[in-house]
Amino acid sequence: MYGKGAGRIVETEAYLGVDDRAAHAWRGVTERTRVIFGPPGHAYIYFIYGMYECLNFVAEPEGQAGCVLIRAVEPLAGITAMQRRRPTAKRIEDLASGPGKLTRAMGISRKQNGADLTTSPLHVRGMREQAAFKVEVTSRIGIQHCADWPLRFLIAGNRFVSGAG
DNA sequence: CAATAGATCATCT
DNA sequence: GATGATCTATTGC
Repeated sequence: MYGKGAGRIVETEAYLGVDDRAAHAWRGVTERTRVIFGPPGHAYIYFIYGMYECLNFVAEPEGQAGCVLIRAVEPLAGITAMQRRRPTAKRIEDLASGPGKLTRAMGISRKQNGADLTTSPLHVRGMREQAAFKVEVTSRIGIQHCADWPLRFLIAGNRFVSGAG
């Protein structure tokens, strides 16, 4: 525990339900995908490649599958804590500019799987000020199926998105 | 610079 | 037993 951290979400990807072969929920309810089919506003956190964890927000009503993968965060507070959790990141831009990076930087793990994002220490908040930015849409990254579906959303020109810099 | 290999294990077949 | 919603270090131009 190195302390709290906060940031602005600058890159996401949508994963649908049974029609989306790239989505974990594609095969239906299993022990792992249970929370994706649960109520919205909760965290779905899974372990991948034996090493990394990725954070999703459940986005569909209970009984339906659908979630949003958080792919990159622009660090805003607790930056020294994030740097202690990610000593390999040489630049601020490398701290949380990827799905596996941001969970490490923020200290997020499977222990928070299923957490209520409105009440738990892991929570989301709306923007207080309306910033001027454009949302860019591209195909998703790092998947084999439905790879050309335009479901990746990022803040155009932001240098904290994955693959920038 | 770009390309690639290695790390490492929960989940599903 | 194979695979994967990844990251990093290393190799090769």
